[in-house]
Amino acid sequence: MSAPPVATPAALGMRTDYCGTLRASDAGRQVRLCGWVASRREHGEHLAFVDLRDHTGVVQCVVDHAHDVRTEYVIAVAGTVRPRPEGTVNPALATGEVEVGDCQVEILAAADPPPFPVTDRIDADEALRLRHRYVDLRRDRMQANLRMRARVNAAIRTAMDRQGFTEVETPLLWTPTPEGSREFAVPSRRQHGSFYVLPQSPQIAKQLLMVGELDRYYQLARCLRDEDLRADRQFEFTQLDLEASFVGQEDVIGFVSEAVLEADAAATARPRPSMDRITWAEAMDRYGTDKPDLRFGMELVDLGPVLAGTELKALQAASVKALRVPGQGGLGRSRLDALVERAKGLGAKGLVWARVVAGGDGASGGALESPVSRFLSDDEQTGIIAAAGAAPGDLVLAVADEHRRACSVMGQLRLDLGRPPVGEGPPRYVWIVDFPLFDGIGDDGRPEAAHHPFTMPNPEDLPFLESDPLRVRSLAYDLVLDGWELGSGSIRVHRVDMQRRIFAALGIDEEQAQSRFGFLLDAFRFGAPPHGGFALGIDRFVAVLAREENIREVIAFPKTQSGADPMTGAPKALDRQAMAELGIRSGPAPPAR
RNA sequence: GGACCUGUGGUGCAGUUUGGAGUGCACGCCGGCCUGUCAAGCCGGAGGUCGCGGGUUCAAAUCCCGUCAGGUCCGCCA
Repeated sequence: MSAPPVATPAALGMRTDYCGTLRASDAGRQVRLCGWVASRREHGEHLAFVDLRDHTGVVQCVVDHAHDVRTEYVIAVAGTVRPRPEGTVNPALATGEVEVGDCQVEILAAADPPPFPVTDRIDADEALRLRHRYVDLRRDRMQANLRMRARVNAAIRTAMDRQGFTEVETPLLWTPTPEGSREFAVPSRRQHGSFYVLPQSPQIAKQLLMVGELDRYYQLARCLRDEDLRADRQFEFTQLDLEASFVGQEDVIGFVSEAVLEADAAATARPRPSMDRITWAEAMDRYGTDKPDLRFGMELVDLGPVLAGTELKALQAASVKALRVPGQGGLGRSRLDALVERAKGLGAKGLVWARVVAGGDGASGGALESPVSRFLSDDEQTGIIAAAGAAPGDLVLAVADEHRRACSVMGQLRLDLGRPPVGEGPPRYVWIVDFPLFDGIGDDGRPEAAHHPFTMPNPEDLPFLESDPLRVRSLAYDLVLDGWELGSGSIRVHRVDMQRRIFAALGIDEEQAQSRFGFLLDAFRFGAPPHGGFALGIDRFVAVLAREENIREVIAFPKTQSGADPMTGAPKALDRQAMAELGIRSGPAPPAR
C-alpha cells in the first residue's frame, strides 16, 4: 500500500480513504477502500459498476466483472481515483465527479440479501427494523441521527466543563425510594428476597454529591422507569443531569441554557435561538399545557366575562375556554362530531362548536352558526366573536369546565388542529417558571408534590404552606422546546426543618421519611449547602433537533411499545438454576428444554 | 387497564366498502443478455397458511368473535 497523503494509516486501519470523501482533487491517487456494496450494475463481460458505501457516503468503483459480489457484501477495493469520462458525471453524488478504476476487489465477508432495503426511501416495518437493527443503522437517517446525538453529547460536555462542572458517575444498583414512578428491581443473589432498584434518576445521589462538596456536578445519566411507553418515552433514557451548590434559579437556568444552545449549534446550522420565559399559570391559561408549543398562535381565549350570565347550560361552568381555528369554518359535520368525541375522550363533558359566518349586526361583522346559537343572545354571540378575534370562515370551539380541565382539553385540541410538524419553523425554547408546589389534593386529602418532595417552596408563599397549600409556588422550572418537555429542575430544600415541614404537608410522617429517604436526611444533618439543579432529556432533545417524531429514531437499540426487543428477544425467562440462585420462585415457569 | 389504526410472496403496497378461483403493481432474489451505468436497462424464472384461531356462508384476504404482533393516544410517567 502506498502511503495515504491525507489521513494517517493508523486512523484509517486497512484503508487509505473513506468512500464519501473522494473528490476530483484526488485524481491519480492509488486508494484502498472498505465498505458495503450499495448497488451493482453489470454491463456484460467486461464492465460493471459497484457503488461502495461506508458511513461517509458512496463512491462508484469500475470493475471488470462483479458477478461474485452481491448487495451488502463487505469488500475492500484497491484502485486508482480518476475523473469520470465526459458526460458521465453524477451531480446527485458528492463523489460524482470521480470514480475508482482498475479495481482489485477482495471479498471480506459475504452477506445474505438484507431483510429490507438499506435506503431511507423505503419505510420498512417497525418490528422488522428493530429485529435487524444492525441493518437499519446502516441507513442514512439512523447514521445522521446517531452522529448528531454524539455531537450534542460532546457539545454538552464542553459547555458543562467550561462552566466548572465535574462529571461524576452514580450507581445503577440503587435502593428503592417508593414514591414516583415504578422501578425496575434487581434481585440480590446474596440476600434472597432483597432487591436493588435501577434509578428513576440520580436525584438523591446528586444532592448527596452537593453535601459532599462537589460544588458543580453533571452526568449524562441513564435513567430507568417502568412505565408504559410512548413516542417520547422509553424504559431507559438519558438525561443531562446536573446540580450546583450556592446557586439560585437564575444560575441554573443560565447553566442549562448555555449547554442547550451549545448543543443546538453543534447539531444545526441555524443562528443562535432565543429563549423565552413564561410562568406556569400563563402557560396553562394561554396554551392549556405546561409544555406549550410557541411556534404557532391559536391561543386559548377566556369566555368567562362574555358568558357570565348565559342561559346556555353547556357553557355554564367555573371556566369557559375557547379556541379560534382560522379558516376551518367549513369543516364537515362528521369532522366536528369527531372533535366533540375527542374532547370527551380528553375528559370534557362536551364541546361547543360554532361556525363564524358573514352577517349579523355586531361590530365584528359576523354571526355564529351552531347547534346552540339560538340559546346565545346577540350580545353573547358578538362578544364571543370579538373575544376570539374571529372572522367569517373561522371555527370557534369552546369548553366549559373546572379551570384546569377546560384549559387542558382546549390545549390538546389546539395541538390537534394547529401543530406544525416537528422541527418546522424557527425553534421556540421557553422556560416555564413559577410551578405550583403541589399538583392537587390526593385521595388521602393531602396535597401531592408536583415535582418531588425536595423542591423548595417560593419564599414569598411560605406563609400559606399549611393554610392554603395549592397557592404555594415553588422554585421549579421546566425547559420546553416546540412543545416537547425537555427537562425540569428546581432549587432544593437543604435544611432539615424545612424538609420536615414539607413532609408534614405531604402527609409523610417521620417514620416514612426515615425509611424512604433516611440517608438523605442523615446527610443534611452534616451540613448541606443551598443547591439546585436540572435534568434534560437527551433523547427528546435530539429527536426535535433531528426532526424526528419518535425518540426511537435517535436510540440505537430501543424497545417496542410493549417493552420488547425484537432483536434479542428480551425480556426472556431465566432458566431454573438462575432463578434459584436469585431466590426467585414466583412467576411463570421457564420454557421446557 | 382502555380506545383507535395497521398486518396480503423477501420488501413496500393495491385488492377488504358491496364475499365469488391468490388474478395484481413496484422493488428485491435466481438465471440469461448487455462496454458508461448510477434506484441501470432488456428477457425469462422462482417465491403466498392473505398474522393466528374459531364462527357465519354453497363459497371468506373480504363479514362476525377471539387472539398475537407493530404503531398512536388515554390512564400511568414524584
